[in-house]
Amino acid sequence: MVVSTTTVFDQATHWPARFARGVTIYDEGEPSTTMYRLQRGCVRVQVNGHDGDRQIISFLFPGDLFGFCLDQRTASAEAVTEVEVTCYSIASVLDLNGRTTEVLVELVNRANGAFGELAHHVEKITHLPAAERLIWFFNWLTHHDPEAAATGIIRLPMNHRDIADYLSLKPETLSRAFRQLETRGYIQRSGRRGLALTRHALALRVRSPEEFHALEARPAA
Amino acid sequence: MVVSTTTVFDQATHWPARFARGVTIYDEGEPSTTMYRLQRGCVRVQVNGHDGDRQIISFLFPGDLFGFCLDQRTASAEAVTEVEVTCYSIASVLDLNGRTTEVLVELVNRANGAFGELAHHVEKITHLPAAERLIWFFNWLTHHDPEAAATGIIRLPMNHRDIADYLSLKPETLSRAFRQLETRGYIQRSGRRGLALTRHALALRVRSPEEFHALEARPAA
DNA sequence: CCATCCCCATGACCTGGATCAATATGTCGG
DNA sequence: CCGACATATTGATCCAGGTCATGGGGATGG
Repeated sequence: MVVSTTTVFDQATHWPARFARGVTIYDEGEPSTTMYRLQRGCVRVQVNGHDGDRQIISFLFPGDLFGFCLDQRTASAEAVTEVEVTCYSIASVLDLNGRTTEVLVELVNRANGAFGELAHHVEKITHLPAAERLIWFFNWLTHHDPEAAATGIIRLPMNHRDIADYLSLKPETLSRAFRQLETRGYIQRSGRRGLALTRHALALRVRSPEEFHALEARPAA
Repeated sequence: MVVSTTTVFDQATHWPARFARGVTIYDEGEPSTTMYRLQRGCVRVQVNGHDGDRQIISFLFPGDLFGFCLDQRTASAEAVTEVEVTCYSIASVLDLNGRTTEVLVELVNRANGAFGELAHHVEKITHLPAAERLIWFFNWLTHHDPEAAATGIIRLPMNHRDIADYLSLKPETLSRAFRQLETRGYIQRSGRRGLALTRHALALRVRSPEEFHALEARPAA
């Protein structure tokens, strides 16, 4: 997914804001009066179960627009890192003289895009084993981070618990999946938050799971 | 979710159509030129994995609007039963003299609504055990079917394989979950497609999983 | 700069759901 | 109405991932 360069929204009333690490930006069920563009940092969108359980729906990166419900929040958003955003008044976005249609079409497309991405996310986490979910996550991350795409080096902005809740795994299982990929030579880790995809893993990107399994059968040196 | 009574769309170019059981209405990736309102029957929206795997995202019932992407299909839609729909030209929907804003706001809301519902669907299927997923499905169905809501009797339009793919279970596991709920007195079955929620199960609707587990500990007679 | 606390790693074990296999039971076309 | 095929049920066994427990290491904030 490519970072948007659209500026239509900037014709609406807008102002900057910051959120500290871990802070809730909005909660499910709240009335929706503001939408956001992420300028710096990382945000998670999530659904909280009755018990403490949490499903992370999506991570957002600089350039991403979020919170564009018109009535009521359907999920929560929290700052993964310290975050800088631009806030847009939804009321004023819906009243952009002459360009309202353009803005609304953009919102329909973004909402449908988010739906489609989530649909595929579900398909993955319900059908892939732990290690493959993780590889899929790395590839997804790479598509959102130009630097990672260029260098193959990923700096994870979130902790393992967040990744686990995104992939619907427990932290222990995630940890073992990391180790597995490292042992097999798909990734190299540096510290807790840094990793590089090896050419091995890069090759996997465009491959089918059948081929992935074949590769598993003959692990790298 | 309540059946919509909005008629704004009917001012756009529209025509009726039918699809036989099992037929694909549209496929992921296709250009999006038409949207639909379901008049009769049941439709499934799904994502197909590379291998034969399938994740059903949502079932649609009479009154539901679907296929309102503006550019490209992000998922597939198939007829679960024989189906009657009204088709609307998307181009003409986007060109309703004077009411375009109204229509677009409606589409944004529906797209966000679908996103929110899917987000909660994911949270359920990743956190609940098989039997509770099934109860949750019954309750969801009930909310979409006024007759079921009134009588507590559900006529399932889809087969077990579809339900399994919706709840992310294998048919064998689903079958055991059915049996479990029947044995415990939460449901009574009549034939393969008919079932009634007992007062036991009705009570569960508004309950927390903690209470559900407590009830499991002392099963009904 | 240091102490504390969260976060991550790893081992041992358990379990819910998947898988494999064998029947039943509907359902639909003829 | 009947035969054949698809769809459900049920049992036996397996295994990926969850759970529980413990120890080590880095980030963080005072």
